[in-house]
Amino acid sequence: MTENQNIRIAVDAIVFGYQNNQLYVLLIQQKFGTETSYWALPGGLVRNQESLFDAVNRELKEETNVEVNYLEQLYTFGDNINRDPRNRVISIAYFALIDSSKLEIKADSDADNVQWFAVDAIPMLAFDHNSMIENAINRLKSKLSYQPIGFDLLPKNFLFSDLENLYCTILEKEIDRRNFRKKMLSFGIIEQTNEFSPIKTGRPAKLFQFNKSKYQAFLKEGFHFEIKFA
Amino acid sequence: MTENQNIRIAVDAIVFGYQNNQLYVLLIQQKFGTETSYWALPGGLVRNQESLFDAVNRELKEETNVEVNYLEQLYTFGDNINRDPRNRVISIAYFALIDSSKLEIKADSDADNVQWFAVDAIPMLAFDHNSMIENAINRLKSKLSYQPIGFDLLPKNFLFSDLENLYCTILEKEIDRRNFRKKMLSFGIIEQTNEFSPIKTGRPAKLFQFNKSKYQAFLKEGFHFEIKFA
DNA sequence: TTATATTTGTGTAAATCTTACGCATTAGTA
DNA sequence: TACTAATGCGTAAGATTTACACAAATATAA
Repeated sequence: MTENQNIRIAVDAIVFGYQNNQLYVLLIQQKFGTETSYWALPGGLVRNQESLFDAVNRELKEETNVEVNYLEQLYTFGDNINRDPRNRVISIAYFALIDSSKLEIKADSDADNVQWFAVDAIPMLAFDHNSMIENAINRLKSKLSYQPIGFDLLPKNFLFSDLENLYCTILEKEIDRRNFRKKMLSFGIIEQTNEFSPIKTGRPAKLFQFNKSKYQAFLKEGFHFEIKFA
Repeated sequence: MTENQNIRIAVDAIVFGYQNNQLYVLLIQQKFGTETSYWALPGGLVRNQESLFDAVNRELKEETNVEVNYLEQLYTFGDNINRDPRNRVISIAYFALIDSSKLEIKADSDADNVQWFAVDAIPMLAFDHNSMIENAINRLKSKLSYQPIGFDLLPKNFLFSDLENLYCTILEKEIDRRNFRKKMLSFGIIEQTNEFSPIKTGRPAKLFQFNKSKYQAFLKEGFHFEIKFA
C-alpha cells in the first residue's frame, strides 16, 4: 500500500497559428529508437527544480524555437494510466498562440522535425495528443467569444477583414461584416493606425491594432469582452 | 542533466456546500507529526495504478466520506516548486459540489478532523490551499452564469427563493426576483413539483426541481444556458 | 374573528442590444 | 475610361433586458 510513487510528469504544448483562413498546430517528429517515428506535440518531462511554466517554455524553445504570444494551462491528462505505453506519465497540457509573422520555422531549429499542420489535416499522433488538440480547439473556440485572444493570432497591425476571417474560420460560422466591425469597435480596444495594407487589390484598407493596456485598464473597471454570432 | 525525476503528484479537492445564504468549504485537519496541525483540503498522493479521477474520489471517501454531486478538474498547481516544504509536489486540484442534504458530517468519518468552514472565515491553511480555494471560488462564480451548476448545491426539490438566494450569495449581487424567475423558467429545464415547502411563514411556496435529462437533450440541440445580472 | 406579518407569485412599458440588409468609395488593372 | 475587387458606413425591425408594485396565501397574535 505504501509503494513508492512511480509516475512521471510531463508538459505538452498545443501551439496554434493562423494564416490565410487556416488554423495550424505546431508538431514535432518524435524518434523512438528504431520504431516508426510519430508526430507529436512539443513537450517533455518536467525537471525537479523548474516550474511547470518554465518547463513548457523550455521545451518549446528547445524543440521548436518559437516564441508564443499567449500561453495558459489547458488541462492535465492523467486518467488514462496507459497513455504512454512505456511508463505512467501524467501530462499537463498548455495552450499557446503565436501570430502569423512567426509562422515560419526558424532556421536554427531542426526544421525537418518541426512542422505546422493544418488542424483539419492532422495525422495520427503519439499518445493521446490528438485528443489534447481537440480539447485545445474547443478552448480556443470558446475563448474567442469572451476574451480578446484572436489578436494573439494576428500580426501587430492587421486588417479588419483578417480579424473577421479569423473568427469565421475558427468558429466555422458566417459573420455579418458590418455588425462584427461595429461590435468590435464599440469596445474601444481596437485602434486605427495611419498605415494602409500593402495589398494591391480593391479599396486600400487601414491597418488596425489591439490596444492591450487599454483592455487591461477596462478590465479593472469591470469591463467584459463578449462577441457572439447568430 | 539526466537526473531522475523526483516529483510527487497529488490531488486535492475543493468541495463546496451551501446553506442559509452561506457558502462552505470542506476541510480536514492534518497531522504533521508533532508540528502544529493545519487545516487543509482533502487530498493526497496519486497511486501508481489509479486514474486522477479515481484518486480524488478515493481521497474524498477516505478522508471525509462525502459523496459529491459534481466534480471537475480545476487547475494543476506546480509553479511554486516549494509549495510543499518537504518535497516537490505537484497537485491537481478538483472542484466539487454537494447539496445541503449532505452537509452533515457523517458519523462514520473522523468527525473531529473534518469540518465545513464558511468561505469568509477560512483559517490559514497548509501549503497553497488558500489560493486553491480562491481559484475555485472564481470558477464557481463564473460557472454559475453559464452552466446550471447551482442545482448541485441545492436539494433535489428546492424553493425558487433558495435558488435566487444562492445566486445572490455566491455572486454577491442583488437580483430582481421577477426577472430572475422569468429567465430561469424560460429555459424550460426547471419544473414545478406538486409539493409545497414545509416552511411555516408567508405564502406557501411550490417546490421546484431541475430536469437534468431535459437539459442534456437541449444541449445536443445547441442550447446555451446563460444567466446574467446587471 | 379579525388584523397583522411574511413570503410567494405575477405583467407591462421603456430602454437597450441584436439582427438584417445594400450601396457608394477607393484604388488597381485592362 | 470602364471594369474589378475590397473597404467603409447607417438605419429600421425585432428581440432581449431592465425597472418596477401589488394582490394572494398562509400563520400568528391580538
